[in-house]
Amino acid sequence: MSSAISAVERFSRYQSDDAQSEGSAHCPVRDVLDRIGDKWSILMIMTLATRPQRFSELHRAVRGISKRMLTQTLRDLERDGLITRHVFPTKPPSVEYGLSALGQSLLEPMAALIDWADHRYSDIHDARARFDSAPCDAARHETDVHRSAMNIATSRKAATRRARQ
Amino acid sequence: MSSAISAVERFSRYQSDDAQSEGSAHCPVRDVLDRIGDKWSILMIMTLATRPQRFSELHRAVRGISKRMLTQTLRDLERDGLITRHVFPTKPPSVEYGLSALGQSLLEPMAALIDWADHRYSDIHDARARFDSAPCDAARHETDVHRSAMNIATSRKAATRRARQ
DNA sequence: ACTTTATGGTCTACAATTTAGACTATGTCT
DNA sequence: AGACATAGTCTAAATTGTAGACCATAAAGT
Repeated sequence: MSSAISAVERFSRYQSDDAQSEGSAHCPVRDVLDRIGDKWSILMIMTLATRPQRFSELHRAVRGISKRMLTQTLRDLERDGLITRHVFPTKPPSVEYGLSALGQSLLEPMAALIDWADHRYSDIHDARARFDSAPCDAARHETDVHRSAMNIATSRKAATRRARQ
Repeated sequence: MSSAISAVERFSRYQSDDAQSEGSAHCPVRDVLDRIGDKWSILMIMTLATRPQRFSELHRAVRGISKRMLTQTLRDLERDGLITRHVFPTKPPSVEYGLSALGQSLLEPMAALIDWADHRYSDIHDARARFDSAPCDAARHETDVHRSAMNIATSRKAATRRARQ
């Protein structure tokens, strides 16, 4: 736990540095997080972790991704040195993607996250159900200011769409 | 390292289960990852890790987020039981957000990721520079099929915009 | 011989998400 | 009175992402 605290402190130091300089001096942590926190990157890395795969294989494996995003995600990960790209001069040329050493090294911390997701999933699931079936804004609105429908609605839209597929 | 391997295996099992059932039976891991992997959630949790904060404080702390996204992210995290929301009936009512126990528990695995980002940042940075100044598609194109500008361009657009702020 | 299939992408049109910023209501400070 | 702060919400505009047609080539199926 002490390590968690120190990481938080380190992060918060970066954050405030960032806030002061206003410029492009940015938190390496945020920089990296922005990259791997973009919906497809983690999925991609985890998928490539089992074995190197080709473009079309990946397209089939990571369901829901468009070719465009697949291309872009792969390109970005390659740029950051997390994955490698190998072109085989077969007749319809085939391209194999795989994790680089750097990419491999990301697996360890990623595993911690996966474990957490796996262990705590039921808690999250329960919390979600509780929230959704709540007597609603009872607690939310002591002060009844202008109430309205709000089309944010806990982005259940997105959740639904995700489930629909 | 063995733990990393087992996590990868667990993930890949979920993935293939998912591929078969076609339906909405989804990988808890992906479900959770989709939530915390959405650009603002991790930032939010890390920011709240230092201390509970109010809406406007968060808006100032997490630079670049719009109020709309702030509201939505907070709502989603609350729904998932990761953060708590407390309304104080002061006259312009103030609302304080903080990490729940579940949210706290996420700090540990998150710290592993932060550490990784911190240690490997220079590697990534170097890889990026190398890639950007590369003799380009030398290795990329043995087979010179239809070449074109491609407006994906490693999404340097986004990178630039991010830096510009 | 002709059609289908597969390869790795790219491109376009459209759909979804996200941002910027105006606006709300009420109370304190100047 | 006017400015500022509180927590959001709403709208319009910009950005991002998806679906799917398309490219050239070759092998396999019929």
